[in-house]
Amino acid sequence: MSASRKNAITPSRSKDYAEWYQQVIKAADLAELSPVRGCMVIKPWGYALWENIRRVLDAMFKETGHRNAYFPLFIPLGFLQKEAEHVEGFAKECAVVTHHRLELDSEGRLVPAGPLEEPLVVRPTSETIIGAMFAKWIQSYRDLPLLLNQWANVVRWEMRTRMFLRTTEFMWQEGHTAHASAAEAMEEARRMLALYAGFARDYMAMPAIQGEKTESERFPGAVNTFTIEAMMQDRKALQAGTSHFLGENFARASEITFLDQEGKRRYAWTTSWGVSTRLIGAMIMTHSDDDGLVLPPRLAPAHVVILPVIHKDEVRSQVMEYCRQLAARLREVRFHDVPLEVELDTREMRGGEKMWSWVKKGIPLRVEIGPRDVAAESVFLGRRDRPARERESLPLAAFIEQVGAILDEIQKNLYERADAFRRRNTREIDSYDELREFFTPENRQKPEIHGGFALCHWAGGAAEEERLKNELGVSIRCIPLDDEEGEQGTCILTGKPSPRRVVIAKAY
RNA sequence: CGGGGCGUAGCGCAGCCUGGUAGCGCGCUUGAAUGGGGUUCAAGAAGUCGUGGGUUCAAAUCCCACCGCCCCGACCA
Repeated sequence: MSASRKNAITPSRSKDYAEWYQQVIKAADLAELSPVRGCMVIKPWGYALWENIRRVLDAMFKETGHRNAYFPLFIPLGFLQKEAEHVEGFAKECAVVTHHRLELDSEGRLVPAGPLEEPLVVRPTSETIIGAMFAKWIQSYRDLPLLLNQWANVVRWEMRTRMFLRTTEFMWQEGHTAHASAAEAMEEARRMLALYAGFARDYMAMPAIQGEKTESERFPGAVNTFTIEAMMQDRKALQAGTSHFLGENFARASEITFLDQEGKRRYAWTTSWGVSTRLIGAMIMTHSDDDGLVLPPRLAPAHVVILPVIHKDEVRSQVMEYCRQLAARLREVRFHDVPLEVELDTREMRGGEKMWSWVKKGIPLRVEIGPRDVAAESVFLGRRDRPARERESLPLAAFIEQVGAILDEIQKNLYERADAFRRRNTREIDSYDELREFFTPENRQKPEIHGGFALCHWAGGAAEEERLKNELGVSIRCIPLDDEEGEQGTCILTGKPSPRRVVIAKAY
């Protein structure tokens, strides 16, 4: 194989997708596994992504009337018990604090001491503790709606973890709201779902289907669970965000009541909704290629890297000065109201290695500056949405003028590429045989990338869903919201009439 | 929690079966060549061989116990 055809990431996506994913994270220096089981360390390049996600979403939440607050990490064990389904859903994955002190034993080892009267659970989610506070704060219909959000870390003791997609501890935001009517709460749940879908589309350049979960996939304790489902490049579905209409369930559990205009005591209607650091995993698996991470410009920690090309000491100061000026001028450019983030990479290392390190980090634009560019007042530009070796010379002034437009074009290209991929791998399927064929790899020992989203008529229940899972390893990802009118059809499993199609896929 | 595997330099591994001076690749440090690309050469630093016990003149190697991690199943943002 010639050097010019070498890719930066081994193995390739098609060779071993799961391993490719790990290698992309490593090569981009986003995160690494920590000494703590199932927990990762998010490194600066990865954390900056989260900070950008957070900055944008936080502004969107505030625009829709929400305020931030912070609730405790610890939840009294008894709180979790208040909502029956909630307990059942989370009990198996709770980290429990049972002691509040360490002592040295006779052999000099630290051992827990000072048992707690009531153990504390490290929050897997905060409905119960927030509900307890809502109960105090809400007395009158005038206190409603109460629209809060919390940025926090939570812990779920999962069996198997994967960086960003499922870690024992993860960061997220959880919105919690209380309303005077069911309709208003439902509207809130749907509004926040749409907000997530818009964020995925406009910032992550990731198409996502808005839909509702079936009963068996519902959040424990919710009346309705809504989801945005995105297709990864291995054609599996990833739940990228959720929004729940909780009905009166948590209000009853936590005694969140208010007096309405007629002076009648009523339970509040609550919602909760969240996205997590999983979004970073979603972004990686939506856009990255066999040369590593590809970042959508609107969330990239840096937009442009300037790579000085210096191979003679005589040109050093001249090239560096040109680079510094270029950096300064670029930093004055605003990209969607945010100043351009510009890196000037002055590390003493070989140019090729340096360039590839930025390709692997997914930075949208690379600008190489050598004596030739200085002389010609130009820049040598590489874009991450094009092959790494494909670069073009551009007059300096034109580049500065167009840089925002170029970034927008990259953003658009990434979205369109992802959307085309999703369409290409989405199929309407009307027989169980075809569904089986769709989800059966040719090589059973080492399955190749196959399947995708199957749109099928469905009128089954939990038992039929169980059958799908057992026989084909797939599940109903959601009942899409966007084609409410739908077309009448026949359920693929039961043969019963069905008012609309559902999305069936393998899932993370 | 059931089944399998692995712990040896920062990372990835060989050595163990058949006990006898601690090895390789990458990375790191230094020097040189190269210079619009992931390069090459040379020199160097770095290891209580997971922990504890046993067998032995001698243990990374054989035996026992423990600890940790990874993979495969049931659970999940």
